[in-house]
Amino acid sequence: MKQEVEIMLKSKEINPTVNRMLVLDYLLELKSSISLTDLELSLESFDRVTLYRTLKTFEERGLVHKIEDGMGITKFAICQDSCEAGMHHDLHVHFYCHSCKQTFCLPKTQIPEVKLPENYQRQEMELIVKGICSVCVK
Amino acid sequence: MKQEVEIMLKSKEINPTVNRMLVLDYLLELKSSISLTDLELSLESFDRVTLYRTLKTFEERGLVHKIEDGMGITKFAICQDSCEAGMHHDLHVHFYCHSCKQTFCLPKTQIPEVKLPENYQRQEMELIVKGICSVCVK
DNA sequence: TAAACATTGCAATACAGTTGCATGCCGTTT
DNA sequence: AAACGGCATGCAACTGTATTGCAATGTTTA
Ligand SMILES: [Mn+2]
Ligand SMILES: [Mn+2]
Ligand SMILES: [Zn+2]
Ligand SMILES: [Zn+2]
Repeated sequence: MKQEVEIMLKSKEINPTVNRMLVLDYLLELKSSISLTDLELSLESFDRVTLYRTLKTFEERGLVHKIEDGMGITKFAICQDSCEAGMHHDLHVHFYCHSCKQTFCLPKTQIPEVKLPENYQRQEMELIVKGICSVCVK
Repeated sequence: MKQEVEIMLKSKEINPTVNRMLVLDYLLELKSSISLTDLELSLESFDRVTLYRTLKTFEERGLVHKIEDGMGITKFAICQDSCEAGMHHDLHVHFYCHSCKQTFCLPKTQIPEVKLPENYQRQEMELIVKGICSVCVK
């Protein structure tokens, strides 16, 4: 079990400390993304700043990606694709549920190409769809 | 000049105070959207809270729309379309410029339809494209 | 072992957003 | 005219999240 996360961290050139392994393990179990505050509530023994820096390191090394959930909250989720340090490739849609307030990665739903006005140079895109998720809809 | 903004406010059922007319006038001149903090810097004589409540009122009455700029900052821009109180219809793309940090409405660029996984119910969408704007690209 | 470096925790700060309350303004009622 | 009411405004205070500084601790290297 812990073997897996350790390998994962090393492959991203992240020093696999106990803390980092526990955080990564937690993120891997997670069905949706999570905010720093909620992570702090879930892993009570950790200091908030440690979690903050852990997530920051993970993001910089291409292990998790940051999600602006469209309601002003930043969330984090494990990268699905072949993201690298300093270069993320997650161009999938994110879904914010008004009912459970969770934000889901929809890795199979790509952001469609958009034709911009002249002289606008695209670098990244973020598409947030808001509504009711498949759990809450029932 | 002031005539126009007064009519505009009344048509949205907003009491046209001097403050509100000045704010609306400023927003109409603006080429892009603006954050509360930047608005405060531009209209120094106004209290921050007054501006906050003014923008909130404008948004509730369908005069401006809120934009999450994808970098954690909330911005505001005049509604282009036929927005109503409690019901906005701005489904256009927004563009964030990494160079000038401004966020532009692209009213002619609609958000394309997206097919969601089963049981996800869409209510709103937000598409942010990030890159270099047409002014900074030159 | 000693120096060098990395990780962590605690305190403090930065900053956007928001609320509470007192005051002032303006039109209406008595 | 005086009293009343509702709305608009300003100031202070508070919230919540993000971020930095620094000291303490742990780990690696020479
Ligand atoms: Mn994602
Ligand atoms: Mn817009
Ligand atoms: Zn839900
Ligand atoms: Zn620009």
